[in-house]
Amino acid sequence: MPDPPIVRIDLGSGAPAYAQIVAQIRALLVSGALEPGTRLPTVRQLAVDLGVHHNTVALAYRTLAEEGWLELRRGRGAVVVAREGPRASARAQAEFSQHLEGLLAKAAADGLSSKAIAREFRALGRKLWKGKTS
Amino acid sequence: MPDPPIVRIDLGSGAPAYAQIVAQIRALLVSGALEPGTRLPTVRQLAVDLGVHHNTVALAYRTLAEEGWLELRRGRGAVVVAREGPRASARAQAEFSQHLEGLLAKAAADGLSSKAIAREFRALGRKLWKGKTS
DNA sequence: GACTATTGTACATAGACATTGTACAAATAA
DNA sequence: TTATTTGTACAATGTCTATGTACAATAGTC
Repeated sequence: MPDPPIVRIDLGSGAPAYAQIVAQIRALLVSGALEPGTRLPTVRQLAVDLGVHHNTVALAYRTLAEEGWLELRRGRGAVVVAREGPRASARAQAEFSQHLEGLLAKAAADGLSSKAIAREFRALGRKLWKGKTS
Repeated sequence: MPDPPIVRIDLGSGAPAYAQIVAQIRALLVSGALEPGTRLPTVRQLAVDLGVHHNTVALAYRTLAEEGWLELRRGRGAVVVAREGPRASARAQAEFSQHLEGLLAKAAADGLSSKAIAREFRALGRKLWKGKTS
């Protein structure tokens, strides 16, 4: 049977489709599930899998390429490349804090307990930093 | 001297102004910094403080009112009301997990260490659940 | 009670953003 | 060379954001 798509987006979730694709693939890259050398599905293939236009996938790939995760070439496809991450900027730190506070407050407002939230945080930490310490 | 505005938004941060206002006031509500009975600034007053149109603030207030945090009435203003939070839905849980994973991956990609991320998480937890256990 | 000021709301407009349709350019395969 | 595959460019369309302006409801003043 065909492989399942590497990402699964939720149209009608409010978030733009291309942003969902970026976020999910970035998570796979950070966790190491996608290693340098790996070839991603073509923009058309993934577009069909997700039910969106191939230009939408292309925009997502381009965003990741600008972050240094991918190399894109016509006729070849999208390949994961080795990447030296930037050093944490004050700007990045501040944005993270801002967004995290908003997200936690939203979760609490939606009825999630602080315990459930902490549990999810730990679970995702294990998923994203499998073994790594930094 | 005049009170500082209760929120501070960052135009040109990508995030819509009204969403930033919603997120920040929601955080104040969740933490208990804004208690039932408290009167918020008028839409026009806050709009001037933030440098946006009053309809933008009005949209933010309406969003919070629909979540049950505020009561809005013409001529009177916006008042914080007691609110029974909903029970956590599977949908809310899934959305939180999704968004948190994206946010953590983005932070890691921007160079933040897992330690710095965990530290920020704990700090915000203390801020939002001052004493409360649930 | 009449009048004015205050405050949230409704709605049309302008601009930015997201997605798509279509055509093109570069690399590969036959 | 020729056909196919794959990413890219660009215009068109629809939706979302922010604003300008006018209106409706409440409070305050005399």
